[in-house]
Amino acid sequence: MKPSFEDLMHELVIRKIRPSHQRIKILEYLMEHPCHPTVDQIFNDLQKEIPTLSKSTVYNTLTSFMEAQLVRVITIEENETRYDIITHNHGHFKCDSCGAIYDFKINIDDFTAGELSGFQIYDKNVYFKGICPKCLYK
Amino acid sequence: MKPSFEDLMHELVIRKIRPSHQRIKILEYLMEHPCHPTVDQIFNDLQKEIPTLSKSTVYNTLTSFMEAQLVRVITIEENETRYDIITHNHGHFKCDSCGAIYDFKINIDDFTAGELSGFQIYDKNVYFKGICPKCLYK
DNA sequence: TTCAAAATTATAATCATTACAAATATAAAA
DNA sequence: TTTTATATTTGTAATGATTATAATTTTGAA
Ligand SMILES: [Mn+2]
Ligand SMILES: [Mn+2]
Ligand SMILES: [Zn+2]
Ligand SMILES: [Zn+2]
Repeated sequence: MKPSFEDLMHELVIRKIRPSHQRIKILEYLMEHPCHPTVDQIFNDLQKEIPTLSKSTVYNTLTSFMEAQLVRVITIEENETRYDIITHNHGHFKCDSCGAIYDFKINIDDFTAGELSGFQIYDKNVYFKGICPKCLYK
Repeated sequence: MKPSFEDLMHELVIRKIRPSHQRIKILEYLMEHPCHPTVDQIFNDLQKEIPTLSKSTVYNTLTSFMEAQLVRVITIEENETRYDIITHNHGHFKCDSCGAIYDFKINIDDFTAGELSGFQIYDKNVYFKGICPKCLYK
């Protein structure tokens, strides 16, 4: 469901990010589009609402959101960076045919390899590639 | 141990890749450097042996190796593509401090999420990020 | 209202990758 | 061996995503 303006404000304020108009709109966009959009998708869609929006602002905002751990970067494909508002651990499946990225639940914490006992781990990622059902049965 | 010239030739021939001088040298480099080198590392190091080598050839060769499933691409960081001659499934740990990428064993096949029952999966990737022991205790 | 700091914008710079055409090497045919 | 067609390599230009920079605008406190 659509997050309220106050929810968005609060989310930024508690992370010490000044809630400018652009930042609120970008956060709102990410929450309404948990489908892992690219910078271009965010920019093109929001430009309809904010005609003066600059792509620099989208980049700047996403960087500050990342530093505040408000979004995660997904780099499955080289030269196709995507952003995910869902920050808790989950896996991704990318369809090579339609390009869609699906979420799936996965217990990544069970995977703590013994070989990495001396390592400090603060980020775990899992992604699969293949063909999604929509593309398979079409 | 160093693969023989015949081993390298054979590896290419069985995959229907014509064993040119450059291709053999690039394959040899990948086998002797399983540390996930970048295009630049491969190019700079091999240029000492082959002064006429072109970066285009490195790109072309890596692409044909990928299509023949002789190497795997590793895209942990955006704008830092790395290549792995070890193609069987294993996990990667990238140290944010020194940049090194470590291999670790992981049973990725155990992770077949039920949500993905209708999906055709042909590639599974796991990578962690953090700080390696060398950097931690220094 | 004034003013300094922060954010946004437009533009240029950077850099990895890809595209392309010319030069070279390879291997089969004559 | 020489000829010839094809594949590969090379150098250079084009592309495209991201970053850097400086000017403009917005914000919020004094
Ligand atoms: Mn996701
Ligand atoms: Mn590896
Ligand atoms: Zn699909
Ligand atoms: Zn390290």
